[in-house]
Amino acid sequence: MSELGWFRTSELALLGVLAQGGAMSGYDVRAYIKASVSQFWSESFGQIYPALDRLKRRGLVKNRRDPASARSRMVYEITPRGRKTLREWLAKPPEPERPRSEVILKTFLGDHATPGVTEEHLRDFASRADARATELEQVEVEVRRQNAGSKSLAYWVASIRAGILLSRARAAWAHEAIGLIGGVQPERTSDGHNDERSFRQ
Amino acid sequence: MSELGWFRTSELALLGVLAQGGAMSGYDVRAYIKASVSQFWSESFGQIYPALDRLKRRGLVKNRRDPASARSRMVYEITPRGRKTLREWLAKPPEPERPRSEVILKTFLGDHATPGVTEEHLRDFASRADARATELEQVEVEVRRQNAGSKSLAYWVASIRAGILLSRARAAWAHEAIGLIGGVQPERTSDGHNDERSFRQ
DNA sequence: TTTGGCATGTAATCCGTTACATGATTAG
DNA sequence: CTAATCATGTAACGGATTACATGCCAAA
Repeated sequence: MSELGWFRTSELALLGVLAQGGAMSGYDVRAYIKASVSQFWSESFGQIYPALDRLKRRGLVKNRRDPASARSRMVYEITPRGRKTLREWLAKPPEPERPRSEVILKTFLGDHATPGVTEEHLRDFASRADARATELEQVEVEVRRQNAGSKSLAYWVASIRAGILLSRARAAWAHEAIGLIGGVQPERTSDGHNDERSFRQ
Repeated sequence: MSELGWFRTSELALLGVLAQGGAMSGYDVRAYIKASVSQFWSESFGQIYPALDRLKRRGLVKNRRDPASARSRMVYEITPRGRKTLREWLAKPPEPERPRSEVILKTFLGDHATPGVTEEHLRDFASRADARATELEQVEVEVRRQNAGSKSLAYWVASIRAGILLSRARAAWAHEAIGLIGGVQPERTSDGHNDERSFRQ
């Protein structure tokens, strides 16, 4: 019945963007993603154009030349079948994420670094995270104001709040980490060797 | 001078693991990563064995058969040159991360989902995040206890704290999001169409 | 007129996981 | 004896970014 298995996550995400944003060109899709969901999702042209093509061949989107534009634009629109598939995908529990974090790994390995560099990374990380959170708080206000009454507003705000809370948590962690390692003056033996293997979770 | 550019992140991460854990086989490396840094880093055998080989050919690690084992194990150890390269890498500012989050994307698109499913995903997400945080808090206690006095302890604790604070933030966000969208009863027009394009960040 | 942005697409490359193939050792 | 685990490696595949190639339209 459900042919969800035939589609990659990128394709389903594009389907969602088209459902949300209406008829769009591949170029538009890119801009839309950058402007709205870039905090937690990204797609490049190398994904978008082939994906739109596959979605079209399976009947989940249809395309037509854009008559409103002087340029030669091909706009894509989601079909009823596309909406059904999107609904099926949205009903599936999201895959658990296992992102890599270079900054946490470097903190974990801080004992092997030149003294001070880890704190420096953490300060940068904290200030960027703080700035991001503040920026997103303004976005939240704007989105609330410009979309008052929209039935999607609560979902949009919820997704923005994710960025805010996670950014604040990153900043809070970085500050805490600076405090934790601040008392330690990393020392190395002559060749910097370290034989400890006792850390286990 | 610095030949950092020749190495992939995976290879440098393995170098860090070898610096931290001492002489290890590829199999050990895998187990070590799973046991210690799996919250924020992962490597598969398909990466590990070729990576160890490349590191060896560049002189950053050396290997020997393990005489202490009845099995035919090849153990790898970081060299002074390896430590130097590791130090250089640790001094470089971590690459900014841009992880994808399926759960946030599905929340953003919640208006196009069957009523109730998004809340359900968020409840699952929150309970898993809460469980994870609680588990990591116990890990923190254990690690503190078993490694009291170790000069690496503060760095290890800092990395565990990242998992705790981020998990707590994920749970807090999910609860907040449930509240935000709880008041909304998603309604669709006859074909579920939605023409709004006004969301911009 | 020339630069920048619109617009589409492909090729190369990188990075990573999964599956497979193989075999030895050890615990039950 | 036999199942689980230790141990090493490769091949296939998937997914994503970057760079490249091309060209048109609009504004300065």
